Amino acid sequence: MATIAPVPIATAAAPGTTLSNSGTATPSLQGTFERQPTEQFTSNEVVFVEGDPATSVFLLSDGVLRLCRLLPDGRRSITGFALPGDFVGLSFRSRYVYTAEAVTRTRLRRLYTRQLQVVIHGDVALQDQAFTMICDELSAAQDQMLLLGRKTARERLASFLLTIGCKLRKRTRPNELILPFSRQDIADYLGLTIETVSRTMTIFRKEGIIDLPDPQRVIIQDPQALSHMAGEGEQEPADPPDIMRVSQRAAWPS
Amino acid sequence: MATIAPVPIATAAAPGTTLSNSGTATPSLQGTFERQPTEQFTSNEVVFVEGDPATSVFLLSDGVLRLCRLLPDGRRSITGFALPGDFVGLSFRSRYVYTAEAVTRTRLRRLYTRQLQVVIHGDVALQDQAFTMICDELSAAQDQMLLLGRKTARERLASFLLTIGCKLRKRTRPNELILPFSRQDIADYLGLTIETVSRTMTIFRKEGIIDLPDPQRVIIQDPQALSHMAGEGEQEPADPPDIMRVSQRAAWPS
DNA sequence: CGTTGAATTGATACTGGTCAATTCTAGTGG
DNA sequence: CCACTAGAATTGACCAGTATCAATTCAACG
Repeated sequence: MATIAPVPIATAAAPGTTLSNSGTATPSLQGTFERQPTEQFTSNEVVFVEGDPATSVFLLSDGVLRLCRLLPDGRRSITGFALPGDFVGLSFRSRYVYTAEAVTRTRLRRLYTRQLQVVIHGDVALQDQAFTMICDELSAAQDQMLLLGRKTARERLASFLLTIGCKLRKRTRPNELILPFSRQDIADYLGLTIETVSRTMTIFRKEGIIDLPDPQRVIIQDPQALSHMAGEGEQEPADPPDIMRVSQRAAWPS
Repeated sequence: MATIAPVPIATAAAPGTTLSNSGTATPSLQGTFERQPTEQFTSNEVVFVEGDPATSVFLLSDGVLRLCRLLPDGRRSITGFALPGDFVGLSFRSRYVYTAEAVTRTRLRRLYTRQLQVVIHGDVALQDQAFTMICDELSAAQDQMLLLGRKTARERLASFLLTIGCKLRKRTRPNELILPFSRQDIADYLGLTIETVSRTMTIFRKEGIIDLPDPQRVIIQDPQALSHMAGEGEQEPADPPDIMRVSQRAAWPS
């Protein structure tokens, strides 16, 4: 939509964006998409590839996508997962900046960028919606940077289970999650290896923090312990943070 | 600006944004700011803190800022640096999502969010500009996630020197950079420790890739080696990437 | 000069990675 | 219905890359 009016449709670099509709309803943008036919993608099918011309934006109506970037030697980073209701591929440049692949069987509604431009142009409410969503996305990206740069494997997995738990826990029992992703997906999302993810899961199980009836099913038995481990006071911080160490680093000599 | 019209000015979570004016001129938004008086900040002074009500957006006219997030125990992640011409603190929510501190003596122009709303409202060109900038920001964030999740210390530092080199190398000789940041800043940006940053610098120096007349001054002697090490084919990829390993991971069984 | 904080360097520890073997599960076909 | 197979996940043994802790050098500044 930045692309709406006077945008260089053929510039050098190139983004692509996932927009989570965070809680509050976003009827207008979604309404626009809901007039489009749905397209099906099977597990592991590619929706678009990093570097492709960004011709379309998608609304994920069903299933899960992974959004990833690759290093030339094959190392992979998953920058995020898209869940039903999320917008994917919103690009304000000419090319997608990441690859989107179906994790599960998936249904998407496609809107060509040019159509979207027309729809959004002039509708301030839609623009606001898009702005807010991108900002949330950016905020999530910064959380992830903190996780990747400064958290241990235990902390990363704890954060992951809590965060993804919130998003995924729609139709399951309160503390049960069904992870649609493979261990490799989780590893690439958390900057770890499958072995470390697996081991850490096992440790959590042995500590009684979670139960693992099978690899895809996680039952959170001690959410307190998880959120405490995840850092960031995501829930009630049982004991106050170590003020000494905080101020030692947070309070720069002015 | 998403905040322009019907935005919940008092919601729960909260972002804040840095916008780099990527290359091409962005006269309109900047013009708006240039009517504002400049405010000075001294080295290490705090501009705003994560969680503060996001009342203002800033245009950095001189100096360097670091944008950081903290874990309750004091671990710090620098999500980005802001350079002259960058917009900082653009928030589409009610609160800033990160802390902004001056790295050097700094001059900022402040625009209150409400003013900005008025200015941007109705000006499609400005909106497009903002959209594009946020998208670039998001793209950079994803690059950083790849770096933090999947690159080695050597690769991280190589990427850093090249990236920051491009942005900083304005008025210095072609391959000389003057880093305004401390080793701690660099470490917190790259998800490393000061010691590792320091050691890796020394290694690069001993390998003849860079010269270090003094800690702040880096002379890049072998940019090829750096860009090769940084991965991502940032410059001409001397030898073609190892196709075998790429396809092994990139090509999912469909 | 002496002091102070930053950067460098060194010695050692430990987290998480690598390599490899084993288990588990879901399909598949006899 | 039951081996067989293939891919995923788990587990184990070992190793490497960084972190940690500590000492030293360096430079700016009073």
